Parts: sequence; C-alpha cells; structure tokens
Amino acid sequence: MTDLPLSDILQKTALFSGLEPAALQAVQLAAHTCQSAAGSYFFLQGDPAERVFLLTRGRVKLTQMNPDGSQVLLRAVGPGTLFGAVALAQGELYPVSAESAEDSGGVYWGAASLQELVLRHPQMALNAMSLMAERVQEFQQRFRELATERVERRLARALLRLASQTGRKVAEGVLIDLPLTRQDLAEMTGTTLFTVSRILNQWETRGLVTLGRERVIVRFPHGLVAVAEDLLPPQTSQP
Amino acid sequence: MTDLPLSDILQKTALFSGLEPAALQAVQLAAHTCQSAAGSYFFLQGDPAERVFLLTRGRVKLTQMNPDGSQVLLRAVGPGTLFGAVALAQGELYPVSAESAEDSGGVYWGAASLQELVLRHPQMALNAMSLMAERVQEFQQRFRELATERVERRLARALLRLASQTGRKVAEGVLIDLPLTRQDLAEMTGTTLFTVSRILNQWETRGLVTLGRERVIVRFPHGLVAVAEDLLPPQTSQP
DNA sequence: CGCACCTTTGAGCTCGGTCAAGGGGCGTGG
DNA sequence: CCACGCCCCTTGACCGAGCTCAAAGGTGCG
Repeated sequence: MTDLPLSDILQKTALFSGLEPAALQAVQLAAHTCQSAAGSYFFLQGDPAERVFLLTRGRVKLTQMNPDGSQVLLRAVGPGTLFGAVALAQGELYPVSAESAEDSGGVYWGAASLQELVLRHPQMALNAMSLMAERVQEFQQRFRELATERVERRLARALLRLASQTGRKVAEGVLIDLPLTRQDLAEMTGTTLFTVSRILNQWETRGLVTLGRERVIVRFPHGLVAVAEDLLPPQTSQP
Repeated sequence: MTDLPLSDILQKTALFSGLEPAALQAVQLAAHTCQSAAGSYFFLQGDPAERVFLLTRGRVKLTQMNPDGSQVLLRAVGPGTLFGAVALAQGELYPVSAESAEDSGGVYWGAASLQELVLRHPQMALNAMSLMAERVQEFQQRFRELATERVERRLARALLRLASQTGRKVAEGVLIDLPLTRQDLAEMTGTTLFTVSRILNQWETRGLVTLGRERVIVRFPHGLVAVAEDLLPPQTSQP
C-alpha cells in the first residue's frame, strides 16, 4: 500500500479530490518526501507551522503536552491522513507534536506554496474547509463525551474509533494495528493507565477483547457498542 | 455598537478581512438579515447546515446535546462572531444548537452562495481556513484541559476566557456580559452546578469575584490566573 | 540473561457527583 | 403595591468512581 505512485495517493486524498489533472500535477511538483524513524518526530509542539504533511507509510501519534508535563494523545493516524494542516493558517505554531509510532514516510508541502496552490485552485479551499469542519466537529463531540460520560464508555468509543480507523482483520477479530500502550489509551480518553488496565482486563474476561503487550484485538465490537451506547448497568468491578 | 452600517461590520470580520471593496460589496449583497428573540434558536442541532451566520447584536449560546438529554455549552458568543461555519462544508448537519441568550440580530448567507464567494475570492478561503484552524486548536486545548485538569482550574480558565471575550468593564471589575446560570458554567467546564456554586462562593469570600443571579463579575483576574496556571495548593474547602 | 519498560493488582483516599432541603431574586397578576 | 410562584442559587450530607501510590509479574530486546 506504500508502493503506489504518489499521484495515485494524492488523488485519493480528500484535500485534493475533484482537482483537474493539471492542478494535481502542480500539487505533486510542490511536494517533498520525508522519512521518520520510529520514536522520532515530524515536528514538535511549538515549532513554527511551516509544513503540511501527508502520511504515506507507517503510523503517527499526535500529542499535546501540558505545562506540567502530562500529555494527551489527540489522534493516531495512518497512511493517507493529512496532518499539520494548521500550517494552512499563517503565522501559527504547531499545537501538537507528531511522533512516529513506527518507521514512517510521508510527503510535505511548504505552507506558502500550499497557500498559493489554494489561491490558484479554489476547489482545494472548499476541500480544506470540509476537512477542518470535520475536525472541529470531532473535537467538539469528544469534548462533550469527556465532559459527560464515564471512563468505561469513553474507552469503548476510543477502541471502536481506533478499530475502524487503523484496524486490521486477523483470526481472532480486529487488531488495532499500531503499538498502543495502556498509557496511550489513557491519554486518549482522559484517564490513567491503571483504570484502562482494569477495564480492559474486565472486558477480556467477558470475551470482548484479547490483550497483549501494546496490543488490543477487538473480538466482539457489538459488545463494545453496547458499552459505548447506553444499555447495560455501569457495572462496578467485583471480585 | 449595533448601529454601524453593515459594510463596516463586515470589514471588521476576520472572514472578510483583506478583501477588495468590490468583493466586500458582493458579500454584502448576498447577506440576509435576521432576528431571534431571547430563548429562541437560530438553528437546532441536526438541522441541515444551510446558512452561515454573523451575529451583529445580542448574545448566542452554542450547545450540544447528549443522547441522554444532558448537554454541554461549547461557546457563548457576542457581536462580530461568525457561527454555523460548518455550513461551509457541504452536506453537513449543524452539530450544535444556537440559542439566543438575549434578543439578538444577525445576518446570514446561504451555504451555496458563500461557497461561490469563496471560489471567486480565494482570500476568503485563506481567512476561513485560519478561522477554522483556530477553532480546531481551541477545542484540542479544551479537550486537553478537560482530560488533565481539575474543576477549579477549568472554571478559572472559563471565566477568564469569558471575561476577555464578552467582558464589560464596570465599577467593581469586569462583568461577564451575558446571562449565565451556574448550570451554564457547569456545562462549559464539564461539571455540575453544585460544584460551580461551591467554588464560586469560595472565590467570592476570597475577593476574587462578585456574584449575582446569572451574573459573575471578575474583580481580581490575577487571582484567577493564579488558580488557572499552577501555583497555589489545590485548596480543599474547609469550614 | 539482565535490564528496561509495559502491565497487573491491591489498598486507601479524595474529588466531585448525587440527592435533599431551603433561601432568595424577579416577574406577573391581582 | 403586594403576594404568589417560578426559577436560580446555596448548603449540607453522603458516597462512589476513579486517582494515587506501591509492589510485583511479564515480555522483549540488546
């Protein structure tokens, strides 16, 4: 899936959909390729936002730090995903850090040249606005969830979202195909690794998931949906 | 502040900044005016997003409902603010409801005509992307706050944000110039009206704020900043 | 095979949610 | 102008979900 020619990848990217071939080619000409080994960063929170990235291979975690050192994991993305789009606005700093969860590759555009492309091909502007509108909605919704729902439900939702975004079908179910520690899951759902561990193990005994080191396999999504949606008494842990 | 001619208001709106006069005039020609009495809605969550609004008078609360009936207050906005911008993306439903907190007036554009204006005047596209990038950042940050900080700190931040956005200088300090119940504040910060009431009263005895029915006056912003930022032992309530 | 890091599990505690009761401001109608 | 009633707000008591801290397993890599 990484061996496709760049032009094919671009064509499938929401930001560039509906562009005429000449525009696509201009986009491609302005693109630079880049690599990032597992554990290293495409950019750091606070860096001037000068590039917009498109991931072509690997996995990237987008995290935001607190002044006090704790952090949250805002998104975990796979190939075909655009990130760092904040650089489309001028004069911003990256609000997050982009860390490779595995060896990754991507292409990027300089902010100025992408802005120029937007000015020249306004269809891209509409695409970009759709993308960002979607992003705003996602975070508004997650904000609401965090404000009003308990941990168990948020974790169920997070797993379902991950399974649908970066899931890979395996024998036992849907493997979340990126190395995710309990700590990472805690940072995505606004809780602690201890609570995540407890809930996951509870679910494992119920047959909903299979656990491993930095691995979760969702065996029975329907059960998670039941937890996420409503039914089902909040279910305290009792030995 | 509501008696300015529309053209002046448009000129000051971020979305239209940097447009040449002809473009501004086209924008103005496409605008429709509208009114909304206190307690009524510009639009409801789930309605097809067909209009983008610019508030010219009054106050509007943007809220999102849970399936279970509880809700969160995502933004409280005043004159000059654009809302419903999700309509710039095609085929979306409004993810929030927009309720007038007092008698309000605004102008709106149909989604299609605004999209057309964007296509014709790409500077607007860049402006729109800046706006939405800012919005994404705001919610990412609030998500992080909600995930990692305790209520007291979140409430302090919320008050400071409100004071700077919709604050009005009065004798005793900065009045948050919109009728906000304790419940509203709770919905903004992801807590309950009881906790908000307790914390505010604690602050009042410390001289940080002055309270009234649906009113908060910030007397000593610096003290709130101290609560919001770090220092200062978490301070449990003790009679 | 040893070290680093991830994970599990237990015990205790606390922040803040829940529920109940009552006080008080403000508009409305008599 | 007063009285009623609605809603907003306060305060107390209780308690429980989930955080904190500590101590051991596991697991994989060098």
